Amino acid sequence: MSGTTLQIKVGIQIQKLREFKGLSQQDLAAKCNFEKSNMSRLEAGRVNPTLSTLEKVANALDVTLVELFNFQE
Amino acid sequence: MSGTTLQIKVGIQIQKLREFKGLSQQDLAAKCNFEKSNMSRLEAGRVNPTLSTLEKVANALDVTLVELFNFQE
DNA sequence: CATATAGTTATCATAAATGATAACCAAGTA
DNA sequence: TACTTGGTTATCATTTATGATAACTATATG
Repeated sequence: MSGTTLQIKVGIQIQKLREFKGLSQQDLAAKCNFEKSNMSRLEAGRVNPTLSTLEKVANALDVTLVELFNFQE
Repeated sequence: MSGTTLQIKVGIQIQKLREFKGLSQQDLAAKCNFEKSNMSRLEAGRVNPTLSTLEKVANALDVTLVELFNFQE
């Protein structure tokens, strides 16, 4: 994937929530049971994530799925 | 994919919104530019949809992405 | 200096979504 | 009866996400 607008927005939102919680990509990735490189890819909006990936991240961040989409239009 | 709880909930939510708009699976699939068989698969929760698929469906239903997740917990 | 931490990027194998086609079932209808 | 509409299921090829590893940059810190 080349990085659509939505992917990038969601990635930035994940990054914001992660930093707000004081977590490193490494920390968050570990909570999701995947590697930090994949978290970097996700936050950069370089992939088109599946529902299950978004769910894992929301759970790890202790937020609802919907909060991953609460960005300014 | 075997059909997780979340996938199934999202599928049911899509079905509800679709029926509320008076559309057939065929109609909605056409608006998304894919086949009715794939819409059936999606509504049944038999796949783990990507963000872009969810975005296409939300656009076709004329709702926000968030509304696809507004189901009862 | 060396070392550790945080993040990025490239690459790969494997699993799975997507997109499409066709066959099928049920219910309605002429 | 035949025909249409709405939906399901199986199957396939192709694309891509996922999961992992390694190399790399930059910053901080002993």
